[in-house]
Amino acid sequence: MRSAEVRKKTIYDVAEATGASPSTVSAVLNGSWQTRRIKEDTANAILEMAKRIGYTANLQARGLRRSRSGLVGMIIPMHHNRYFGALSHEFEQEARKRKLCPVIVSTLRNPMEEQRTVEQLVSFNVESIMVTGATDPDNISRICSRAGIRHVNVDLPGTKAPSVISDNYWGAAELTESMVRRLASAGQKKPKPFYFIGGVPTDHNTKARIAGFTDKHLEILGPLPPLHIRANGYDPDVAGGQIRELHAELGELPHGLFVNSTIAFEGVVKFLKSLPRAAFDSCVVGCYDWDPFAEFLSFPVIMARQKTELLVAEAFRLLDSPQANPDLLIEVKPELIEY
Amino acid sequence: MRSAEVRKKTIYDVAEATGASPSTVSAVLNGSWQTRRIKEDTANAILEMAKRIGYTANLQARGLRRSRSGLVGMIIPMHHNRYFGALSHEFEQEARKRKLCPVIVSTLRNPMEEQRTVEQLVSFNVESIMVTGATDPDNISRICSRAGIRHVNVDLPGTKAPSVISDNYWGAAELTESMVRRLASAGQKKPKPFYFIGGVPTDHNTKARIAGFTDKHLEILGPLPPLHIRANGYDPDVAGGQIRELHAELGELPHGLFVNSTIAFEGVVKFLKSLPRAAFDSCVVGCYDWDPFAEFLSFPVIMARQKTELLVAEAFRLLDSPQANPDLLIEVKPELIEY
DNA sequence: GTGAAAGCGCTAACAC
DNA sequence: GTGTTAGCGCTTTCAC
Repeated sequence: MRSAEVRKKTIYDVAEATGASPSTVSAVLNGSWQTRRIKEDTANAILEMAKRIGYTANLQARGLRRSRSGLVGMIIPMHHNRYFGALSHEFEQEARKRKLCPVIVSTLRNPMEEQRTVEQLVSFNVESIMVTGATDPDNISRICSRAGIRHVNVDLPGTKAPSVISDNYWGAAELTESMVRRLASAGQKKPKPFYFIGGVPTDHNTKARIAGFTDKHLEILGPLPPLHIRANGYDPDVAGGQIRELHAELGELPHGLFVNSTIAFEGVVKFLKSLPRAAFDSCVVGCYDWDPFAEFLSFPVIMARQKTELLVAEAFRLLDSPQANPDLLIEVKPELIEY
Repeated sequence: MRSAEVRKKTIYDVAEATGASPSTVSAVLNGSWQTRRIKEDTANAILEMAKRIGYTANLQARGLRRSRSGLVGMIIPMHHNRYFGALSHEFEQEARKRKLCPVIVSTLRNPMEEQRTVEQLVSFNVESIMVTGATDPDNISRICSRAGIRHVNVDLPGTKAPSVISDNYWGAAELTESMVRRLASAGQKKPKPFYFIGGVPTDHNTKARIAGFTDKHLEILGPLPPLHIRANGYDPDVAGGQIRELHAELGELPHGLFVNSTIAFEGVVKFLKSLPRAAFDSCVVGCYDWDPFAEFLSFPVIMARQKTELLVAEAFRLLDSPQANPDLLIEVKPELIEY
């Protein structure tokens, strides 16, 4: 690790070393050299010298001049989470395909941090921004719009920019249906009403999931009695307390337990894993969202996995297309994974 | 989402609008204005106007001028992994404290991608780079050094830049000891020799872990018979096959099973969870590395959790300090977590 | 086919 | 206390 005394080479260094002019060097070095019909010998000499003296482009200068940065930004709530990790991964792949450098920043669901971060990304002239799980998507849109920066919401929709989200209604209905089906194949043809745990009922996604769950339940199992929706937040401990309580109330597990989000599910699992395997003979557990740890549980679960590949692909499609309607809402169906 | 027609405001716009000069505006807007004893009125007027017309700094221009970018780079193998997610998280926190913008890029353990990415980070003039789990740390060092960019290796050491890694020897010994202790407290005072599964024996970390395991084993349980080290890679399925085989050989689980890495552990778990709880009465499982999913397993485990906070903090300390010896190797002790 | 020169938005001497 | 000016390294007309 030499200290920063080493001055980076510039096109002028290459120009001087080859005897060509800076503009020729520039043209050769950034590929824009078919337009300038440069002699192949000149080109080769420049390329070689650049390599020899260890030239690396200064992307800040290039960006300033061309007023584009080659950066593309993504805002996520946090890094240490399977779902957002998967989204980051996909984002990066798509960014790479476009020869852009991904800048993925987490804002910990902190509105101030969120705002500060967008402003920073804007200041770096990122070419576009993907906003996932923001607390205030429309505020972000406001900032981006002022700077003329294209952006999309992912996961959590906004009203001022096109959004790509999970098809929560469809997914919840599908998950519910498949829970019923599994119960039937286990011999339980006439199950008692299901329960829904986790999430906040005012939240856009939770609302849609409750609706999908409720409607499908009505359709195949009849109306849902009151108090069967217990969406009291995402906190694992709260969710854990909820299922413990429910188990005490009923003297057994319910026939169907729909858990909203893996976060809440973690709390639920802590209680469930203490139960004997037989407790699950007439209980099916479903979870909206997916985490690979489900594979290691001692009881079976059905999970709705959000297709992160598709979410991100659609989002990039919107960013690529010249005009995208702010009202546009694209819903991507999740897939069911049974363990 | 307005399209990019909106030209971003510059200090010249603010200067014109307030009647001040660009340099005054610049000084006010970047805080460097105590040195220039600017009148408070002028400053306020400028600040207000900047806000009113929606000025945002152009960090590319600033970076070019000051020849520093305000970016700090991190290279990780992948985003969708708990350990690297935790490292990213810590990295971001530390970057924020230093008012730097984190650029975290994954290279999927692909040497080409790794090289391309460092070069890109160098081109963006990042102030320093943290390299985690690189396939070829020294090649990265070479590139960074040519450009005079400070960097450290984390997790996997290199020889051309200071490194911060887990204290693998100590951690493995400690884990082994605590496995013996648990076995003792479960009534098994004279256990048969343990087994080691997972990892590649040529890999720096695996080597140190095997040494720690072997030495401690020798110390308290006597010498390790041949074939008790079965480090045949990180692949979960291979590791799963290994434990299945071992179980068949022995007719039961070994008294002690040391699994190297959560990746290999996943495969092991898939087999173990199929066993009745009683199978673990005289078997203790240890895993070097930690993943929260352990909490949800139906059998107990002891895990060695790498202290990501400390790893990253130490790494940043090295980056901050003016001269850091390339030979420096800082080892951070992991902590044991018992489930 | 190649070079000269202007300028992207900003900062930091250096004026006054 | 504030303005003028010269670049940072690059791209891109325009000239020859």
